[in-house]
Amino acid sequence: MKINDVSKLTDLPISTLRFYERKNLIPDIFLQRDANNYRVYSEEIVEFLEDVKALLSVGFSIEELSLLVSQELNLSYELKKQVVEQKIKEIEDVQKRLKKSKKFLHAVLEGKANFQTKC
Amino acid sequence: MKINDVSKLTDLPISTLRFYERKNLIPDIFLQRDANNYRVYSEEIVEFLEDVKALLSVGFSIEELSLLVSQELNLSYELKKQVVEQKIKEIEDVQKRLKKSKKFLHAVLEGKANFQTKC
DNA sequence: ATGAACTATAAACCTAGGTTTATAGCAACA
DNA sequence: TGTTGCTATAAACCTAGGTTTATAGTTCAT
Repeated sequence: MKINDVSKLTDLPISTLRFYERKNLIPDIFLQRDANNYRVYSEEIVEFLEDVKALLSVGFSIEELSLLVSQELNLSYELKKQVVEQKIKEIEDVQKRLKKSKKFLHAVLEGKANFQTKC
Repeated sequence: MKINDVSKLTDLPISTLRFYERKNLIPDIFLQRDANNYRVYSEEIVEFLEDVKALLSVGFSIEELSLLVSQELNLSYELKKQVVEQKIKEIEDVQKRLKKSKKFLHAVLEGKANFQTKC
């Protein structure tokens, strides 16, 4: 697949795909170059990018993620495990906060929130 | 309470509290001024700011939130309801994405993710 | 074989969300 | 009463995450 195909399948602008690559977010295994130096992506890149989008959307940074998927660094299994467990913990925290936030929003709606009493 | 107290209780830098205020994120009901023009916060600001932190941390923008809590705009109940229901839907989407993301991270850990096969 | 549509890189640009700096007015205790 | 520590504002500054622009090479349908 060429970059335009990936862009269409993932809804990510071409400029963003190139940007992520510069940030080392795209493992080499998903990405080769052809004779003209055009990017050639494997099919699996699509699912990978969907995961990346999900994680970015809930507050993870490009740097965190690129560290996690980096091959160059060749993190030991133990270190990687540590990092991933940490991430999962963070996600669980976010989920807890979201539950509270939903309550907050419902309170806003019901006019029960403190700052609403004046209205 | 003065700004330093709020800062300590919420773990938000004083500069951030002033910044949020400039962005209309702090309803007047939580915030008055004393004779010297010093900010005086009500106790409830702390819980309010915890909710704000939670929502910001999962991808909501200051502008979205300030619109939601704004008094000036005086949104009709129906409109506010619409906005809040929309937000809650977004939160539920985020929660779904998080579930998928946890699976992804576990796959990374198990070495089952595609981009790991080369290692 | 040529023009429209694709690909590439590098560098400049933009926005959101803060933080820092400069300058000045109160406070509170020794 | 001074000096240490709070408070204030305005403006400059910073970083992450992209996007746009300028310039140039490739491909494909007619």
